[in-house]
Amino acid sequence: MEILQAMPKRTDAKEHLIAAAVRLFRAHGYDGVGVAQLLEASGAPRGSLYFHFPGGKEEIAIAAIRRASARVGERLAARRARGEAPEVYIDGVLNAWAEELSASDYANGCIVAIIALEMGERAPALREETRAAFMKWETEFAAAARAWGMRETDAESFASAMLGAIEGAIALSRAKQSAAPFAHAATALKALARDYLAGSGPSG
Amino acid sequence: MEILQAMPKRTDAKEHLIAAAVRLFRAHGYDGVGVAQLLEASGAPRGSLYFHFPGGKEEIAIAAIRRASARVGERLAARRARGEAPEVYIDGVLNAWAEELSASDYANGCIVAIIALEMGERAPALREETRAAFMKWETEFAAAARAWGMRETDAESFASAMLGAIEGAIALSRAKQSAAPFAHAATALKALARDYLAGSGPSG
DNA sequence: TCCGATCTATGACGGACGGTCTAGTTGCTT
DNA sequence: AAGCAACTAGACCGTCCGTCATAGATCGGA
Repeated sequence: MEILQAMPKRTDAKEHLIAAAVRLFRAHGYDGVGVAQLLEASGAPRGSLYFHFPGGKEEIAIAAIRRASARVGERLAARRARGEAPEVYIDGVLNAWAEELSASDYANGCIVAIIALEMGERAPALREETRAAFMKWETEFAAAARAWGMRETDAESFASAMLGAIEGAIALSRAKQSAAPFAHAATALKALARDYLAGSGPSG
Repeated sequence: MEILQAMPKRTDAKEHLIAAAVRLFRAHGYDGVGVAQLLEASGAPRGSLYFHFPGGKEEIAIAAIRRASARVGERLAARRARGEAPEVYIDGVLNAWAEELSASDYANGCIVAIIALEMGERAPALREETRAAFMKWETEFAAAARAWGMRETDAESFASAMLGAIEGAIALSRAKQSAAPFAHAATALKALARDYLAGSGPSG
């Protein structure tokens, strides 16, 4: 029997900390956010950080990536369950991101992408986490593509292109303070899906 | 008469500083690189930084973005002058980036994208610089597309999709330590170009 | 040829903040 | 009421970026 999970939880500081980390990291990047900001934003006391996350800032970032990965993954799974046509699905996913960006005045980016770009060999654990998050989302896209009747290898290629187009559109959108890049990305992805589904694939 | 430009240049510290800034920022981001690292990498003394760049770190970052923007822009212009077919051009550009990433063990990213993602309202001057750099490259892509016979609006949409696909592929490539995302992005872009050039456009 | 004047270059310094840790307090359980 | 897990406060030292007084280099004028 697991009695550990019955341990009384006296505060929800850990939850608040993760939520603040997701929010701040995806707006300013890993190095752009100090633990002091994390603590202030979450309302958690200073000492709690290393109790809940003995690994310090890096462990918080890992938790934040996992949280974001799971949440976005759930939304994608829910959308896929609707069985939408390619055009509807692609527009839906891209529009959701466009809305996310414009609603936050182009402050909210993707925590996975920015940490992937910041972290080279500096923090292998973080990079591994970004890899896992990207793969999770790609798996979702590939599953949607297979449901449309796309061949396995084509579906994987499409999934990579779709994820890349989204992440790139986020970067462009932030720089230009405009949601237009998402529309252009959607157009490209719909053309790719049409090509792959037309028959022999885009190169034939 | 401009006599200022005739002032003797006793050291090339400024050049070294910009070169080091481009190299380090694109690997670790703006906040991931300290002034001390810039100085050590360039061999310049501390005081020289604030002589050449009174605006400090932010001004160096602006200079670094401009440098990168110009260098990449020149390469793109040179490639465009070759008058390559869409497939060749797209593969060429994407392969160049793939090579850049893999040759550096996936350390070298795009200084424009990472700074665009890191900087929200924190540094408007930097964000404006990223916007300008992205627009310059988009203009290049659009010019190439027009040369293939693409209509004006289609060319602009294609250019945005191409830049976004590249920047996204860089993020994925770093996370996965693989150049595969560039190949998938290239496939998508070739499909888009084919669609746009086929006649009435991808939505007709 | 010498001499200020002006431009260029430098590294030691400081206030602030970075992430981390240890020593201590709280409150549940028995 | 004792023991232990859950939690917290404050201070730690290193690094952060930017400033400063001063040293070196170059030039125009006498």
